[in-house]
Amino acid sequence: MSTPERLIDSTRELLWERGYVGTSPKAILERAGAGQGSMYHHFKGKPDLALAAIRRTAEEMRATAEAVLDGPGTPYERIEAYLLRERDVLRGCPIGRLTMDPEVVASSELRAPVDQTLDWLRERLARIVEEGREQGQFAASLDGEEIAAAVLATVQGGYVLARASGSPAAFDTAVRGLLSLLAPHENHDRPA
Amino acid sequence: MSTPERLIDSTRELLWERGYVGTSPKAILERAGAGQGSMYHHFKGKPDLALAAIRRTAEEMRATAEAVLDGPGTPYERIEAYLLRERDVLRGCPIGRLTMDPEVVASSELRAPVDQTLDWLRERLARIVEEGREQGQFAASLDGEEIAAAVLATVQGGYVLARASGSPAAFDTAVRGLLSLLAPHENHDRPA
DNA sequence: GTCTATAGACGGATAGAC
DNA sequence: GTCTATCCGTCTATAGAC
Repeated sequence: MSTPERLIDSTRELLWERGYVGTSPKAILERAGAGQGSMYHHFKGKPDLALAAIRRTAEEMRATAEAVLDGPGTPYERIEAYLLRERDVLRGCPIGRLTMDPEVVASSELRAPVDQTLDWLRERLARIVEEGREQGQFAASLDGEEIAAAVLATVQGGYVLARASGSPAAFDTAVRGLLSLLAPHENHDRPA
Repeated sequence: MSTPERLIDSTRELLWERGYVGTSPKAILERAGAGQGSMYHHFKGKPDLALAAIRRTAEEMRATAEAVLDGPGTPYERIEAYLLRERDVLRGCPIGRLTMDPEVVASSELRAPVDQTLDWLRERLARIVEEGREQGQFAASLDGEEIAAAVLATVQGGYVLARASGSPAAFDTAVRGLLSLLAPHENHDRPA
């Protein structure tokens, strides 16, 4: 792998583990096995390298999610598959965790890929919910955007609960709770 | 206010804004208007001061939540009140954000108050859900612990979505979505 | 109790040799 | 392209005067 690639990879790992403020160029270089000169030759500095790393992570996450969301099954089943897909729960979300970083949030450049990724996910989920609503799988009273946001929030918040307790169990519990609320019943379209 | 109190307050603010790794003793001292000597006289060091600050924040959050959760209303209304209570959404959760901090998670001492606070909230919410289930306000098929975790996760994840987009709207959307799923219908106890 | 002085390591970046 | 040397400021903590 080329040196710039190794630098981006090391940065991605460290951003995931320690966030932007917690990651130093020195740590990146050590992990990548490169010297200072290499980094400043290929990148303008820490923010520039972080931007490349965040964009890469965002692309990858989007591709992973797309594979599940475009998969087979009813709308409910696809949302279920998204929620139950294997995750390294205790590591948290490599994109979501960046929203807790003051310097990422303060920089519109660094925040943009984070925002776009979560926004894309929300729209994608919202369309699936609408689809399920048209098919009568979900209650007509539900709103696609709202359910999509709740699904995404449950995932992001599930990571918080899991990391607080030091166990992935809390994530799974929250997801099961949401799924039990979302589960299709026989007569959603019954008149109130 | 005494010097130790001012130090704790400054630390609480900075932990909320920048997290543990992003907060330096120097910044704390500047905000508190104190010198190095004061801080190391009253506290053993940065971890010790942070622990005092986190404990204080945890206590306060618990008291705030308790006021809403022990308030009047049906179980659904109390959960609704908790979800809709006024929040400084873009600042995030002063307790939840600490779970994204590598040094907080790595220290069982610093993590303990975070874990305990979220755990307490979950149990408190779970009991309210169970209560609503017994009263027939919630479907018998729902699990108190699971719904409680989903409620908490929606809040924590709502902060993530809001901070990503730079607007509190996403938080509100997620909360509305969850409430629409949780809203009492007329016939939950109807046989499937 | 609070202050200043000092310490050694690290943060982020530049310069210039090879 | 990559390396080492160097820079100035900050990080966390200790020492010791007042």
